[in-house]
Amino acid sequence: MANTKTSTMSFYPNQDTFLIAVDCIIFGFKDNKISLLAQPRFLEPFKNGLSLLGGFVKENESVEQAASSVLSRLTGLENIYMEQVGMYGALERDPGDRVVSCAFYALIDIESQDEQLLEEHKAFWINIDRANELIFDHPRMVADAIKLLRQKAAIQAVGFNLLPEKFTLSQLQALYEAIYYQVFDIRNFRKKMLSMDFLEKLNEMDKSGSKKGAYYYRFRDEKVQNDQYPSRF
Amino acid sequence: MANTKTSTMSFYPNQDTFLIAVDCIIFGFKDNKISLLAQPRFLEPFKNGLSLLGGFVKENESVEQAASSVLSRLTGLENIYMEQVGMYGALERDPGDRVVSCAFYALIDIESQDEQLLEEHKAFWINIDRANELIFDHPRMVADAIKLLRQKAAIQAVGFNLLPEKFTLSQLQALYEAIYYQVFDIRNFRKKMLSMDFLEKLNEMDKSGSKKGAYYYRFRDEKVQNDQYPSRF
DNA sequence: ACAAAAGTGTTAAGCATACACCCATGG
DNA sequence: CCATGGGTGTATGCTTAACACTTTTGT
Repeated sequence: MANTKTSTMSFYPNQDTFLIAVDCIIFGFKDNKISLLAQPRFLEPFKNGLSLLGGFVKENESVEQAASSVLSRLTGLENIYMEQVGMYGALERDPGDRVVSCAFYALIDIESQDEQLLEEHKAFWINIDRANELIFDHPRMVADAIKLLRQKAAIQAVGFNLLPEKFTLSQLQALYEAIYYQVFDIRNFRKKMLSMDFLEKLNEMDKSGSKKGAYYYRFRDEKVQNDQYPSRF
Repeated sequence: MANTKTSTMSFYPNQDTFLIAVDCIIFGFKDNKISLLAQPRFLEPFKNGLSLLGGFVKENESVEQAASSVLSRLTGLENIYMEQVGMYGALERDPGDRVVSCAFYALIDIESQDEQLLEEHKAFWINIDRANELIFDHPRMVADAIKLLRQKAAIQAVGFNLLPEKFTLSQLQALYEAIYYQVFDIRNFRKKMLSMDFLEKLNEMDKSGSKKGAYYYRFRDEKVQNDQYPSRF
């Protein structure tokens, strides 16, 4: 506990202070699988262990800013949808030192991100089923993030952040099947998706996936859904 | 920023450290309204302002422990259902000093709690519609907590934490109406509640609310619900 | 006898589910 | 011409939502 200091000249003297980290679960969608960015840890403890992308919060930035800057440093992307997963504050979560961490998840289009930057930071995509190889309590963070993502996807058009701007309904279905880890009936899926009016059909086809070709769709972002709860009584 | 120190002898040298607070949104149910515990703030800034119950995290406790100890110090209750609301880390959220706060909400039976202790700490119950009188970002924390509570109550038998061990269906309905801030049809409500088999009907009646008397019910705690998502396709 | 809360059932509409075949095209 | 993925409609059961009257009993 070497770096748990005590505050002095302050409104709140004689209180302990802590290192605060942010850890980012950066989801992408590739080969019909949900993946996330990981990185070999570059210092002890667990040097070279598989780690989420993170960093320490600095004095002059908010916790959210710290998370965004991790994300943009690693992917080159700005203004990405991020959501707080929660705070992880167990005593021994980091055997190196007492560190309290705040986890965020982000959804990015895997294609629009900067390969170069990833390589510079030795970061790479791993499949979510490898999340339990991560160090510290990172596996738990990922599990919590997936839970939130599923909840969110059930009521909001969240998945569009993970796809390129133009996508086919088959891609969209594959994405939802990856998120929920289950298969959906193609007719029911399309019916439901089209009945919510998120989607705009384009006059353009993707001929890469089939001979016949599939129409591209695009997300109407005017149609951002409000929060809602499942109906009850 | 007087107490933002820098770590020294550590695995993570030269990093900034922070004060970490916990703030507890302690919900109770009284007079058919959801209320929460508040307290006049006892130091500057905002001395005497209306504040959530909170405290600083200490070196030798987890963040969760810090929250539980705030709760038990103020109410005398142990082993109470608490859930993390989130971390609040904006730069200027506390004008006194840089403090990062983690909010939790708890549900307690207002009757089972220690009046004495509340008075000692000058804590008192306020109606949730007064939450916007709270200082700092506490109004936002309360709003976020209510949102979580609503989500939770839609899929889990969460409300029982707020009622005495024995309660009538009318009380239960009043509770749900307070949580969701809307009225439910009495027949539909009872039908649905009884169809989930949370409830055990007792052979005892409450004669205080009516001439006829109403049966008491009790929560079967074997029947704790698992997490689930709204159905989709 | 009446006021006040407790308790009870049915119907209609909407939503989720299950299910199978034709289409267009490149090779 | 055929293999591959794209695209479509209907019937059934379940859940929700809307709705009004009877029961009990203390005063």
